[in-house]
Amino acid sequence: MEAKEAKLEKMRHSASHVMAEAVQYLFPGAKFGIGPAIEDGFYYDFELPRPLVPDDLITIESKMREIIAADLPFAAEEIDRTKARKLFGEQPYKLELIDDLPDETVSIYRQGSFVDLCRGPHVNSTSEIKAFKLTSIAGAYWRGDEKCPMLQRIYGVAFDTEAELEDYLARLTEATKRDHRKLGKELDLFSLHEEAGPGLVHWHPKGALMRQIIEDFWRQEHRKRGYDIVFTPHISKVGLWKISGHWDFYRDSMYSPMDIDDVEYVIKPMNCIGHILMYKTQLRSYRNLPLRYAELGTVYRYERSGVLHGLARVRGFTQDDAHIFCRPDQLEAEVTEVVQLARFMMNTFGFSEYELLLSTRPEKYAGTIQVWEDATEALRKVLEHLELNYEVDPGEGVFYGPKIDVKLKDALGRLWQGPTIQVDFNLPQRFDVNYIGEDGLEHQVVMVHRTVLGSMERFMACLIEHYAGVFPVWLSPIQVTIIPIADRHLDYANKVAGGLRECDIRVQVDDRSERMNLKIREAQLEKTPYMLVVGDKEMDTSQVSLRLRSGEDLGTLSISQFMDRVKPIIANKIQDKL
RNA sequence: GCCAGCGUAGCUCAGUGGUAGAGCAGCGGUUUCGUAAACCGCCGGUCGUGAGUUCGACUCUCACCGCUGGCUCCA
Repeated sequence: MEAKEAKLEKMRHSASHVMAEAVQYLFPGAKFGIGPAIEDGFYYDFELPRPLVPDDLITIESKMREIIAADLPFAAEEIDRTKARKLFGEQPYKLELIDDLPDETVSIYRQGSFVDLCRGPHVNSTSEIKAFKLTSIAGAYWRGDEKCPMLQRIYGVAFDTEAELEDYLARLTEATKRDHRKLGKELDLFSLHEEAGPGLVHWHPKGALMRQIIEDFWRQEHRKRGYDIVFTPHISKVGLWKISGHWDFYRDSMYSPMDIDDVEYVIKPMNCIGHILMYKTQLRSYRNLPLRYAELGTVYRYERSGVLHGLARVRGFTQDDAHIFCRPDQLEAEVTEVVQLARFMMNTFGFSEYELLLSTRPEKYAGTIQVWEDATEALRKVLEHLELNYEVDPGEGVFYGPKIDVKLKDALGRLWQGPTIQVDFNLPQRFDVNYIGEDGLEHQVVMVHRTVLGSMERFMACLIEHYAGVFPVWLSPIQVTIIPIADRHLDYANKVAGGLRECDIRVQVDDRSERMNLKIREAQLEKTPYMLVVGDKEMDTSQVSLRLRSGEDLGTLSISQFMDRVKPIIANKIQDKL
């Protein structure tokens, strides 16, 4: 398996060189950046005399096919730096790379008319590059640095066989179909408005209903686990954010203050401050800890225009936030509980696979190295005791403490930012958040910020794409649509609906004077789990005819039979389609 | 924010330097029907916004707004 991956990577990397050769041929004077293999394919960055247009991809691709057909060998060579500097004299980016290399000699690879500074390895010959396709053009900063010039990047994908390439392209098509922006419109779940401002979500009745179902479930599970659910204001005086350090560290992401009675107020970008103020309304004993304040708190953050994306990246969103105030000796147990809760939530929502990341101390940090190490160790212990696989993400912690991030894997294997658990040493110190210990002295609490869904908006996006809009019954905004065949069946349909409503089943009657076929089609497009067709036959026998959104026609059954079937599916939050 | 592309009716999309078209949706009728679209008619757009070029701009130019794909960012 690993050997196969290594071979693929070699081939993809070689494909990027072939692409560079094609570009060199088609755009004399092109300057070359870097061209690595990436997941599924490769890219190469160029500085070109003119901007690329989509049609260029076709031209470049056919030139690449020529190079591949020519069966050109890849040849490695070691040369000394001086020689290399001369060889790449016209290539400023390559010169920069050479200057950064530590050794006296550098390796280069040649194929055909193209030579590149490259560590390798490569395939033996261009003919070993199999199924590939150029996919897109993008701008990319040299060295990934905003201050550096922007180069033009061409992305491609490459696989061993045409079948695998087809498969990949089919996955892309499937992803397009599941796009939450498209489904959100089709299923009438939410909208965004240019007039209202970008990144500001309007939840339509059905989307709002789903959100309420999720939130109700969330509240219930949090109460069970000893969380206190609270509310805090959306605005507060800017002074608090100066104390917290956000005004210095985080100001770029906060909206400008507004003036109220000559005092500056800001919209909250986080919920923690309010929770701290509440904590501090009393003198806390070590016996009272841990204290867990949870809030579905709506926050507003400035996100740069280019990063906004449907519900997944917005400017106003509701975090399923909580702050745990505990003693240092409780940290491990608390984090364990949070990880368990997160796993329970993820499983309930049908995510069985996830990746865990432990992020450690970044360059800019608050607190001492000692507390960082203790807390990082506590997080590590939690993951190890729970026997979870995780990776360390060095230096990726937040300035105020280390964190555990959970990335959810959706039905297409794509990763989504899910739960996050962050230890905080900064705020307890800045706000003097203390408790009285057994020794009668004041001690600083340890604070844990955590979300288990992330934000309602992003989680909704994730759910939509994971389920492709075919939500499990317990989450479906409409669970049952009753379809009277003719108008004379309306009364009976309403009666059936009434019975189901009594049992808290979300039901609608399609009472339009339309044909049954149309009603079925529309219920189908809405992905309603159950369609109950009622006509003369059903009315006479007090039955319903059940059709599933899978298209399956289960024939007639009594209403109680239907209830017996549906109730446990809802109550147990069954994942299966039906 | 940066690079590139895009913006035509509620939605999906066609169109061209000579003042806009389809399907669906909506509305009005007719139809009362057995498991994914009945039929007829009507309504609907200052072609994202603003400026410029032109006898004339939806079409060309520029600016702005928004969206899409990337890059950077995501405490």
